Amino acid sequence: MKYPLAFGLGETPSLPKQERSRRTREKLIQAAAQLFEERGFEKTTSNDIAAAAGVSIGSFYAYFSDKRQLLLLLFEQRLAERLDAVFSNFTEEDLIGNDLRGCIERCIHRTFVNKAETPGLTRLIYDLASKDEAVGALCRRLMDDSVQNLAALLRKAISLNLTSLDDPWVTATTIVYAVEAVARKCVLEDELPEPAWKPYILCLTDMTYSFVFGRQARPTCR
Amino acid sequence: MKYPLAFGLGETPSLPKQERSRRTREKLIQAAAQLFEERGFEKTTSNDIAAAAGVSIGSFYAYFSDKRQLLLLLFEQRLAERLDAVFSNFTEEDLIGNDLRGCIERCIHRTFVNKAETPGLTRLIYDLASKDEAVGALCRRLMDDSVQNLAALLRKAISLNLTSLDDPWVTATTIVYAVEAVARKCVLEDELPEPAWKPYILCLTDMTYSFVFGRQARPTCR
Amino acid sequence: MKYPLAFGLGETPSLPKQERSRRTREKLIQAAAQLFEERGFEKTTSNDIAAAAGVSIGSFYAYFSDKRQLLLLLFEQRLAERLDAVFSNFTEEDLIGNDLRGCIERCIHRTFVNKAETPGLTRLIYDLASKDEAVGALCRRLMDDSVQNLAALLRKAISLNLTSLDDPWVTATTIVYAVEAVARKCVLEDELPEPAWKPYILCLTDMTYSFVFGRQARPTCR
Amino acid sequence: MKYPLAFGLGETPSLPKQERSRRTREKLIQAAAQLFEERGFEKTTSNDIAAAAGVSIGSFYAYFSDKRQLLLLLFEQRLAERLDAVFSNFTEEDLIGNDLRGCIERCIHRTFVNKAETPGLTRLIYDLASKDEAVGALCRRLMDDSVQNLAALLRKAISLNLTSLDDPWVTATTIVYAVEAVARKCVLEDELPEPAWKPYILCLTDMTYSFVFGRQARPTCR
DNA sequence: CATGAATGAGGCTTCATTCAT
DNA sequence: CATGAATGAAGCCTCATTCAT
Repeated sequence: MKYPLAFGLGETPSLPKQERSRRTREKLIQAAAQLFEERGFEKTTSNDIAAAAGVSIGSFYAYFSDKRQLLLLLFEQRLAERLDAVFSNFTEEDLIGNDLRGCIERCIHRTFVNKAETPGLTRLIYDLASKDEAVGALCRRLMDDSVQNLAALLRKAISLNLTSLDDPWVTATTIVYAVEAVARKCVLEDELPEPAWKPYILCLTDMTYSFVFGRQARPTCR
Repeated sequence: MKYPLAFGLGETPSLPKQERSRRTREKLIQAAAQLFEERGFEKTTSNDIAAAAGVSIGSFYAYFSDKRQLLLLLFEQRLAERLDAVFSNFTEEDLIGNDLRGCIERCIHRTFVNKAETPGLTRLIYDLASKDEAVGALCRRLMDDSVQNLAALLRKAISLNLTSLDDPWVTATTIVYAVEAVARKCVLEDELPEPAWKPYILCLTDMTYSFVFGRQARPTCR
Repeated sequence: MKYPLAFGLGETPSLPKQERSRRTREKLIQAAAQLFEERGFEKTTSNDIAAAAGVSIGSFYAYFSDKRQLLLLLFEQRLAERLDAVFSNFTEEDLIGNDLRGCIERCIHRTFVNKAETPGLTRLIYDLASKDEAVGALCRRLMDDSVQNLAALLRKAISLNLTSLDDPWVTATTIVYAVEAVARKCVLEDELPEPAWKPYILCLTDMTYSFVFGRQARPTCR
Repeated sequence: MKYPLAFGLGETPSLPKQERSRRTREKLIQAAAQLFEERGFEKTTSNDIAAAAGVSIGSFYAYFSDKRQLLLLLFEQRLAERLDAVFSNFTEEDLIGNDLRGCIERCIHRTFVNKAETPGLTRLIYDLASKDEAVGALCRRLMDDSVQNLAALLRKAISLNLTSLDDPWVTATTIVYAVEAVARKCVLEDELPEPAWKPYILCLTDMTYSFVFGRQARPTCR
């Protein structure tokens, strides 16, 4: 890029100097993610991370102010992937569609999958939430987003006369936390394989569906 | 109190050895409980505990093999108080009584109160569950007991034809974890005062009741 | 020696437990003093001090919060010995005695001796005065005491009509700093042996004497 | 400026190599001077210097073997400016002129001004003099030059029968160190503004004048 | 020449644990 | 039993210096 004719012909459009640096940083982040997952935060030392990344401890401190900052970075990176949590891909059209129950089920299933994809890091987040204020804030934001999302849907459902809940926020909170808790237990704690999630997902789906939509739908006996 | 006749008369010449020793031990346990609650496990040093208990660090190691063992001991002590968790005081008579809903509500309320009584220690348990195998086992046992308890009740309800659940274990798990999660959020995370628990408790009660017993109420429609 | 007869009658009123501890502390202080003198502050590590004292690094931090605090302690200890600096043993009687010049000379000589007794530590103090605020304050206090002392004497001399200075404080400052500077050069910088101090001490004496008392003595033209 | 004909015409095609290099070097020296003054030697890192100079750390080591060498270089540069210290601009004509006292006063004043011009660097020199052999040597050389200078003047004064000192070297040493010490105190330590120097300068002038030339002046009783 | 990423020795400090009294 | 001084492994972090580009 700097010497397009004399040197740059062909490949390597990437920055020459910064490239090595970027890779070192990346190696550190990867190593940290793995070690944090394997051993937890406290039991991973900055020296461990540097060693696992195959770089010197000096490089570690060139890129991150300390272990905790790297951890936060990691969270922020993964946050985006997880922000579509629980009921985020549940649209208003789904509410009036004819596969409401299926939609709910898929949303719940998605929550299980989310956890299964990065089990170590997810565990880590929960562990640290109570210790580190910043991590706690991230977690709460994540959950709040989910609750807010679902509450908005419930409000819509109310206005569409699909249900007669009186407190959509409390209901949303209850559902989101229930789904989260069961997903955590199945995936992170018991480490059940995906097929074994089924009954739990169905149970949560039933409970949610009957609780939210059972009220209105039933007078006519369907 | 333990030796009312043999020792309790007079002025306890120089404190029976075993009595003094028991007290030292107790002081250490109390101090540890408080410090663990306040600062968490990792940030409490064994020297801190001894100092807070007003005894020497040497005594600490005379009574406990290490910090972790003391922690486990603490848990076991508190475990008993908490073993009546969630639905443990829900009897079979309640099932056929005419205040089923009120009984459920009281059980859920009890879970909230349980957490509010020792918030620090409860937080601690959750924090350590994923780090320390033994703590994790204790936690799981606690939850399992609750689930088992409720599952037994559900089975009973099925046999009494009060509900038509097909998987009492999964249902019990879902309910217990849902109640736990919401209680944790309200009490430990948001630190809501008791009156503010109400809507959440009602929501959980409704959800549980409608999910479990709502099926039976509808005989005429099916 | 520790338990001479039964237990404490006779000698050794000193604390038994604290004794070992006091010795460790003392060993550390001694070792630090020597190392600081030999290598200076920055080039002495806390590990060096512990090693030189023959104790573990842990003990170092049991007694001192860090290297700097130990240094300050050292200064405060030595401060007392040095507070009788420059003109402190110059009494008002000396002013009207018939060996005024001899008294001045002895005071100046004392300043040289003072520095020769703990050359390393004295050097250290000067080195650190500009780096460390607390050390600087100590140094300034030391000098100020000397100046104040001499200024008081000069004021007395004025009131006795022995001299006609108009600014005793400035004069005192000048004399004290002049004596200090020359003493420092001879003793600490050039490391002259005591006999070689003589001409410098005489020169300072002459200068001081003629400057302060030369004015009044001269009306008669000698 | 150095190659006005050979290079100065035209637009400096791409900056003559040696010129660019000279500038890089100069930037480093300037940055170092400033940082050393501000923070002291130990607290200034080589990376800080390079950063402040706006060049890479690699360049730093291309021009200087290490931090210490750069410091020495700095001293040597500033040495020249300061070599006219204390009595260097005191000529033999002044000795026989009719403003001898005024000349002395101006010389002393010059010493104060010298320090006030580069307070940070001057402090630095004193700080390092005892740590670094080379810096110490530079300092001593500086002082020796002043002493030698003054001693030569005093010898001249003796030969002109203006005074009757018996040891011009010791006298010169005493005067030079006295002036230095008071100047240091006023300017570097107390950071007095220039007007406040006056009484000290007058006191030093008086003391010097009366000590050196008071002897000769007295036959006539003034 | 300039760059700046990488290095790693070495300093600082904590704290679980031991052991002589 | 109680004491608390002593221990030292182990973590954290800095910064002078090198070297490949």
